[in-house]
Amino acid sequence: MIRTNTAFLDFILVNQDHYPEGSVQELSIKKGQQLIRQRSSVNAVSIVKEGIAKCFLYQEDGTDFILEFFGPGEVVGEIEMLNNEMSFAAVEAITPITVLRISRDWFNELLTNDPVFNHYVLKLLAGKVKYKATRFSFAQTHTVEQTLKKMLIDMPDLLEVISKKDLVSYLGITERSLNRTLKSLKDNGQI
Amino acid sequence: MIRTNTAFLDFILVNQDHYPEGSVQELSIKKGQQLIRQRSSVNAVSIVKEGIAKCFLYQEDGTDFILEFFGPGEVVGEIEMLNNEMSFAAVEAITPITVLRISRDWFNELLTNDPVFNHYVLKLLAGKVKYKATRFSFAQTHTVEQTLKKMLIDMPDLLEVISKKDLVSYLGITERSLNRTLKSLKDNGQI
DNA sequence: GAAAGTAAAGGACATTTGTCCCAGCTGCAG
DNA sequence: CTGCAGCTGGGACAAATGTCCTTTACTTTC
Repeated sequence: MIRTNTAFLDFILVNQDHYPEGSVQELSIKKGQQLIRQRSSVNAVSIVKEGIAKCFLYQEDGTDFILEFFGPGEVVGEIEMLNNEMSFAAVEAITPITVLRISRDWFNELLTNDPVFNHYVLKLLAGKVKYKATRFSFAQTHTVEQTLKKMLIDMPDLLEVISKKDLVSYLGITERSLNRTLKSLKDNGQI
Repeated sequence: MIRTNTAFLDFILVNQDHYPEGSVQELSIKKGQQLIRQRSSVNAVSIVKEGIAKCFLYQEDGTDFILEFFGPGEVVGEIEMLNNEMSFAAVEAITPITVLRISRDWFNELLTNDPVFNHYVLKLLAGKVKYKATRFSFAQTHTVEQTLKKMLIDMPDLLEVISKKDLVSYLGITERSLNRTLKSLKDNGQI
């Protein structure tokens, strides 16, 4: 559930030496800082090098809905760049993170002239589509208890890594429901 | 909610004359026939030319979950092609449809050597990501009544175009819930 | 046109999730 | 130590949705 793409990260790390000065910058971002704000213009693509960020939508009612947790190798901003649009989601560090920031121009340059880079971007987008499809399909047709149980099997240290508030936003439920479900799983010895 | 991509369809229609013999085939598919089966290998990318298809996942419990309705210009099979994987979803005609079927080899050829084609594919993938993100975020944080009301505003003839069964699968609810919600909207004069 | 069979709609109750609020804990100021 | 602010978990009830089954309407057949 925390997504990674180490193959792509390695590819960039290996190749960035040949990229022009300033085309790729390494940035450190503190926990809680936003890498991309919702409805802002995006002029760079960033790759998470270390740490975890959340990608989420503000809802009109004040709650957030988390689309994905991005770990090492995951890419943010590419969708806005491709569509030449304002960001439709926000991205915020939930641990201290470092990112590799590729300038708009160099991203487009690589996309056009480096077939390997281009293919990585295609695959990464396909991966995002598939991830969302399977995740939401499961969530939509299962109870919170079933979903949470599955998540805990996939990632036993979930509750140490992700705050309850973020978990609630990821599941699209209330804190009350999360607490209730957690208690019920504990009472049944499933956790 | 029925997605289309006429720019891409036009692009293919205009250019296909220059493509090699057999690289693009036009096929007619009857209502109810499957264009792609779930967990099957995919060896062509298809573009809907006319009609509507549904893209859905079978769930273990026997219910379907519809990810998208594809209208003219929408593309199926590209994700599997890019990842070189079995299909993770099924695609089935819900009206009679015609599609342009691009062979695996020619799709890869165009992707590599036609920058305009390549860019269309990138944008189309980005569009699928964004569509899923906003749709599921809304669905997850609103009631069925709110979601349905929004859909009916966006598409007043929804119920004539999409069967109740499909609507139920799209919303991830039961028929009983859909009927109840529809009745409640009618009783309140909202429909 | 009546009887029988089938599909769609809806009533009654169960389960899941949300809302509201209170009790108990923690930390800090005085 | 005392008392209060703020956070966390949970109780009680409300709303939303699912399950099961009955009723209604619509076909088909004779």
